[in-house]
Amino acid sequence: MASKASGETVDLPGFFADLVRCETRLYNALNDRLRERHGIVTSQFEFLRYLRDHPESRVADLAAEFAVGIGATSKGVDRLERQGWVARRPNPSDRRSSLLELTDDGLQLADAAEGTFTARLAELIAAALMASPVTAAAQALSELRSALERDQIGTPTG
Amino acid sequence: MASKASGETVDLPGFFADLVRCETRLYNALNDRLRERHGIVTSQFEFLRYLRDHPESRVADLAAEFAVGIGATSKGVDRLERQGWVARRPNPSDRRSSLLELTDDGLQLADAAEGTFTARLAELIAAALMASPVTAAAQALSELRSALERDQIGTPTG
DNA sequence: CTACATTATATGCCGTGGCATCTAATGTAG
DNA sequence: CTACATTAGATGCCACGGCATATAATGTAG
Repeated sequence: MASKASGETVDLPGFFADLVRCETRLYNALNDRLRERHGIVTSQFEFLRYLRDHPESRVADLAAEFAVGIGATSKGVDRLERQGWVARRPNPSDRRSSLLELTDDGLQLADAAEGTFTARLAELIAAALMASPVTAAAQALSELRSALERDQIGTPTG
Repeated sequence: MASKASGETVDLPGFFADLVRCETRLYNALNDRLRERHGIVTSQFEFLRYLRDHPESRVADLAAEFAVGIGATSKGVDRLERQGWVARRPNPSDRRSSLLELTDDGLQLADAAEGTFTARLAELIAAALMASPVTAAAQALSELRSALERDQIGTPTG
C-alpha cells in the first residue's frame, strides 16, 4: 500500500501523495474516455455540468467553484462558446458581466457526457475497491473540501 | 457538506468532485508557501524528495511515479538541473539514459522544503478537520492508489 | 454631476504538460 | 557481423493555466 496509513496516526505527506496521484490518474483516465466519446476533457465536462445545474452563472461563479483563476475561466468559456455549447447573454443587471447558458447542443452534450463520466468513474473506482472504504474517504474529503472552501484556502489570485 | 456522502451508498461524481477540489486547493496553497520560502513549487519538491529517497533513478522512474509524460519529466529535470539541484550522471549500464542525483544544494533544499511542506500540510488539514475522518480517507485513498497503479490506469502516453 | 475607487472580465506574456517526433543506444535474428 | 525492431529520453508544437494588466461598467463621495 502506498502510504501505509493505518491505526491511529496519519502520515500526512503520504496521504497527500495518495491524494494527488489518485487525482492525476483518475483525471487522465476520464480525459481519455471523454475525449474519445465526446471530444471534450473532464474540465470541460465539469464546466458544462455546472452550467446546466446552475443557470445564470457568471464567469466568476465558475472560477470560484473550481478554484481556478478568472482569466483561465474566461478563456475556457471562450473555447466552449466557440464550439457552440455555451452562450454569453448580456446580464441585464450588470453590463460588465454576462450570464452563461448552455445551448441546446451544450445541454445534450452535458447529458451524454455525464453518462459516460459516471459509468467510467464507477468502473475505475469500483473495479479497484469495494465500496466501504470509499465511503469513508468520500465522507472525509467532503468535509475537508468544505473547510478549505470556507477558509478560502488555495483560491488563486488572478 | 459538498458531496453529502453518508450512510451506505456513495455519490461517486460527488466524491470525484471533492477529490479534485481538495487536490487543487491543497496544491495551490502548498505552492504558495513553498514558492515564498524556497523558490520552488510542489511538483519540484516532490521530484527532489523522490530523488533524495530513490538514488540512481532515471527520468522514466520519475515519470512512472508521478503519472506524467516522459517529455514533461525530462523538461522538469532540465529545470532542476539548470538551478544546480540535480545532476545527470552517465549510466554505465545503458548510455541512452542518465542516472539522476541530487547535488549538495539539491539535498539541502529537499530537506528544508520538506520541513515547510510537512508543517504547512498539517496546518491545512489539521486546521480543517480532526484526525479521525482523515485516517479513513488516507486508508481508502492509499488502497485506491495502489489499485490504479497496479492496473496502469491513467498513465499518460508520451 | 464629476472624480476616484472598485468590480467583472477580457487579454497578453510566460511557464508547463501532453503528445508526436527525432536521435542514439540497445536487443535480436540471421 | 549486418539489419531491423525496440527502448530511453530529448525536442518541438500546441493547448492551457497563472498572473499582471487593460477595459469597461458600477459604486461612492463630494
